[in-house]
Amino acid sequence: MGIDEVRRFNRTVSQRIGALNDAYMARDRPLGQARVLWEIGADGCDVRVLRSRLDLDSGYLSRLLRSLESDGLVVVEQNGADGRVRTARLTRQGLAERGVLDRRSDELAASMLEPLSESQRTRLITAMGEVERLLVASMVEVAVTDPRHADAQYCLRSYFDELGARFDDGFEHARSLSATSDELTLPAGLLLVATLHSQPVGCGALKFHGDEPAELKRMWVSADVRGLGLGRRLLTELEHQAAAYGASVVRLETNRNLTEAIALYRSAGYTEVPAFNDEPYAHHWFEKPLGG
Amino acid sequence: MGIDEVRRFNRTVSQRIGALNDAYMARDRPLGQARVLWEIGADGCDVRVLRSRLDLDSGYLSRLLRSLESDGLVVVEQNGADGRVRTARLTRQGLAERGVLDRRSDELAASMLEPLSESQRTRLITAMGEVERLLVASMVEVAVTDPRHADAQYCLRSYFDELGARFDDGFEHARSLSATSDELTLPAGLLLVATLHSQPVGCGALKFHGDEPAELKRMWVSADVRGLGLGRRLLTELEHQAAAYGASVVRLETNRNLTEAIALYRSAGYTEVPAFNDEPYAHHWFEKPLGG
DNA sequence: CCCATTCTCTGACTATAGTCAGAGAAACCC
DNA sequence: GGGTTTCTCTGACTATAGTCAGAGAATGGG
Repeated sequence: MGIDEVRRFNRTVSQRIGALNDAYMARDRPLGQARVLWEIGADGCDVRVLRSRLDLDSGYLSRLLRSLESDGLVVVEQNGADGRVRTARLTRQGLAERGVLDRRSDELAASMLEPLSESQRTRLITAMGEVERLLVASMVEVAVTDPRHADAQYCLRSYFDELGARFDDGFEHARSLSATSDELTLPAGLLLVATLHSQPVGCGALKFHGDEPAELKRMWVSADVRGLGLGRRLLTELEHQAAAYGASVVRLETNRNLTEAIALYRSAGYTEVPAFNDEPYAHHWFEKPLGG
Repeated sequence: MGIDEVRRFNRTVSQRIGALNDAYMARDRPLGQARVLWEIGADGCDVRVLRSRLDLDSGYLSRLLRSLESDGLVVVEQNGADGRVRTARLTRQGLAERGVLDRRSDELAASMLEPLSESQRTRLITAMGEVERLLVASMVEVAVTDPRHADAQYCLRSYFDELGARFDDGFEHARSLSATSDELTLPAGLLLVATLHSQPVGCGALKFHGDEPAELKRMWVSADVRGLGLGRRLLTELEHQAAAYGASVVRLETNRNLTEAIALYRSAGYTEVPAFNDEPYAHHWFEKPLGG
């Protein structure tokens, strides 16, 4: 269902965008160098970040930087905080050449719109926006993650920060019911973390209680990826995990201010039930049976 | 208007499709070889066609074929008709390896759909279809072409064939009003030919009469590119050309069976007028003033 | 039938991309 | 404060991509 259409799209798009884009980049400098020049950006960039973003061998990247340096486009200087890390920065000449690449990108985009009528342009841009958002959504990876992992910690911190900002009287960790790292580690429970380009962008957790309902906790989605359906995806995945670990019901509590979460739960088939715990910050309690 | 959105799209798509696609292709053979293997296809392919489709140097392509041949994936044999042309054909082993590439393309497509919900998939496929069609439309090139050129001849032949098939009593060239090659060559007139991937896919012509209305003739769009707005694009371009060569009115005659053409003329602002010539195959005469 | 053209191939290169091992300096972690 | 890890760099390679000139066979066009 849809594979052929996707492949047609992939073909057309590689031809019309992939190939031309590379050709434009490589016009007056090897593609590898041009990519590095572009990626450094106007504000400079740590070499280690370049390496991971472009997925280059450290020796190879070093050599690319050396050649850009000898052409006077880049300087690589000590980073203040950490003596091992070095930061690449564009010289005035480097900025100028990056500007040329920028203009070429504009030209490519313009050449795609130019032959089309006004109404076709509007349709193209709308459809591109839709494809782009959905492709980004499909690049998000969701994986069971140790709550002590840096990505997990970031998500949990962001989650608590958001609660503090949105609850009527703020949020104080100590007053709330617990969900320690141990409680969110198998076999007691688990934590899912969603990442986009290796950056954490969302999470959700489960606490298991044997045959008793599993508790859903710590649902958080970064504002950067709102609208990509990540909340629903995390929820679905958590339900699958709960079922796989033997729960036949999932339940959760939530605060009245988290309206989009409440809407999500309702639309995913959760029904409101009487309070099943004494979480002081909760106003609503939901549960859902995990049918076969 | 829209440049930034297009650039965002280009970036996301190069990352998610361009890069991965190449990586998949290159997994067990250099990218160059893999591309040739793919392009030869199940039915074989003339070497000259490979060269133009992949835009490769003839020496380089020859070497790539040699290495595929020595791996037992390809045979290059004499083409029957022309002793200079050689045809590459996949061996059984070559077909098998191409099958692997085919499966990888499927996997890539599937991996794009897999993380999405059912409704997101439907939206993605719809939007991809729209983008793909409009990108193809934007790849069509329209240029003033000598009517004696092979592409022009192909279009005119196709045009007459179509008239023969669609008119109530067929179409006989000799009975119709003329528009010879000379009449469709500047300064007497001109012919626009539309090409997609260097293949002719449509045409349209003008005959100039000084200050008098220019005559629009020979509008044809290949069935392969229907729905891409090419008819309207040719019409618009012809009107610009007519204006540029001093005409203030364009007029044309057409047959009642060419309903989509008639609809196009009406929607582009043409109004029906009394017969201004005695073209035996015409039922409707239209004209349009070229306002500044 | 001869001359120009087309098509493919080989030889002889250069340029780009990428890999791997190892070294030296700085920072981190008990 | 000593061992481990992180970060960057150099040296020494290999592999891939691509270019250019020219040769030889086949064809096409006067």
